[in-house]
Formats: sequence, C-alpha cells, structure tokens
Amino acid sequence: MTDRSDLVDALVQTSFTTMAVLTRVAADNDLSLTQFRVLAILRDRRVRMTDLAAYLGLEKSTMTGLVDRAEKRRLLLRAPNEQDGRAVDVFLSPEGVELVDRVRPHVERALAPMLAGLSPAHQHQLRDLMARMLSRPAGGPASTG
Amino acid sequence: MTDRSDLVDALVQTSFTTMAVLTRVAADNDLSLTQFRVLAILRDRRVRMTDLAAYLGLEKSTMTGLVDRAEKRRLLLRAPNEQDGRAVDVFLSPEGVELVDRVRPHVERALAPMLAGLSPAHQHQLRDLMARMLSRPAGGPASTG
DNA sequence: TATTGTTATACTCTATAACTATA
DNA sequence: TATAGTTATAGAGTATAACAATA
Repeated sequence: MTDRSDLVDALVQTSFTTMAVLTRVAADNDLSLTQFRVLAILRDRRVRMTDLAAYLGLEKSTMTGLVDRAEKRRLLLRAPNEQDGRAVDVFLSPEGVELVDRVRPHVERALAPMLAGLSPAHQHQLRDLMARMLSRPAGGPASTG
Repeated sequence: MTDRSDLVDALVQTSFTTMAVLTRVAADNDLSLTQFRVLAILRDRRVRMTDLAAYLGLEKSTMTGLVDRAEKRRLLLRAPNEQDGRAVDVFLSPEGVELVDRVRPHVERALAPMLAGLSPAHQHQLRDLMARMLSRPAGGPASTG
C-alpha cells in the first residue's frame, strides 16, 4: 500500500530470504542457525554467559543449553571469569575457530546469487544504507520500547 | 575486509536485527515467528499443506505440527482439496484474519526506529535495491545450488 | 539483597522414518 | 509406483521457576 509498508515488506522479505540461506549453510555444516551465530560471535571474543545471552536476546538458561551442546562437540570452552567468581567465560576452541573460518566463505558464496543482481555501485549503495540503519537503535531484543 | 564481505556482513546483521524485531512482535502476540509467518502467508491465500511447507522450506511433517497447533487455537482451518483427494487446503479463520490485521501495524511500528535513520529518498533507494535483489534467484530453501 | 549460572520442567520447532489413502 | 498428509519418535531451541554460589 503505502511507501512505508512497501519498504517494510522488502526488508522483511529480504531478511527471511537471507535467514533461509544462512540456515541452509549452517545445516550443511551440522549446525543450527543459533549455534552458528554463537560461534561467529565468539570468533574474536571471549564473553560471559550473560553477555552472550543478552546479545542474542535469549534467556540465560537457554544459553546454558546452547553452550552445553557446543562444548560437548568441542567447539567451545568454558572457564571461570577472573574478576567475578560467579561468572563463566565462553570462548572458541581451536576446532571452533577452524569451523568458523571454514564456513565463512560458504556464507559469502551462498549469498552471492542474491547480490549478483546489483551492480557494484548499487552494492555499495546498499551497504551504506544498511550500515546507516544498523547505527540506529532498532527496538531490538533488549529495548522493549 | 573486502567490499563484498562488508556487504554480506551488513546484510546478515540487518537480517538478524529485523528477525529479532519480528520475533518480539510475534511473541507479544503469543506467536512464534514461524506461526506468525504462516498466518501472514495465508492472509490472502488458500494453499495446500505441501505448497506451504515448500514455501517455508520445511518438511511436511513439520507443517502438520504447525498447522495442528494453529488450528487448535482456531486461527486457521483445514479442508479437503477439491481437485486432489489426497491434498488438504489450509486457510485463515476469521479470527486468524483479525489477528494478522491487528499485528501488521505493530510490525511497521516496531521496525520504524530502524528505518528512521534514513531520509525518504534513501528509504526509496533501499526499497528499490532490496526489490531488485528479491527478483533474483537466491539459492534459497528449495534450490540447493 | 542482587546477580550469575545451572537445573528441572514443559512446550514449540524441526527432521527422519513408517504408515495410510489417493493418484 | 508416486504423491499428500499424518503419526511416531527424537533432538534442538526456547522460556519460566527454583536453586546454589558469589557479590
């Protein structure tokens, strides 16, 4: 109908399509989308359970399960936090790093067909517009405005 | 690193952010994201189970469960397909239509902060770029290229 | 008292395999 | 034989509530 709802529709459609591609790539590597995301976040970070849960918009008990399963597969490790005796740090194992590095190019390749319809100039435009959006508060998981 | 991977990162980030917003809106209305999507798809369509599953990239047995739960909540209905004695059509109940119509504006409102950082001209550009992407094959659920 | 994380529990989502009914 | 859908089963993802340990 309105311009605004056309834009919303396009954004939602694009997001579902992108998620479907990511889900497939993750599944091809025996990972759920959430597991894949956890590993990707930990690629260059060591974070506490609570921070990870907050970033993902999940409950801490959910985080426990996700980390349990990934730990059982030797993809990540837990260690007590140095500063806070209650907290637990999570970080990738060498196998986890290897997996993330191996899968990353698959993501780019899988999304390439979608992006191929855009000229380099248009791709540049699109990146800028999305970056501008992401620099704004989004009413995401944490902010229940 | 590369321009291409910057673009991929922006697309992935944008999609996760959008999904988080949609998940929250759905949850506020006692729906999972998948249930919400099913209802939205059926807003102006009557489709067979198999077609719905294919569109969502899910197994037919998964579809059975989703439709079972939504049917139990009186949000949609099943009816035998006229042409094919094996097939089952699915469509929204009046309550389902009411729900979808009620939730839709919430989606626009929830995504508005994200879009507010863009001028009308930029919003127009973004819509066009995303529409162009969506008109391309995306290596989505069905096409395992 | 408040926070961090786990455990117990329950429900949804999802897939695979086996089945029934129809084509 | 092949297709449409359901059922049975199993596992992952998710939340809520109760709990132990630490702050």
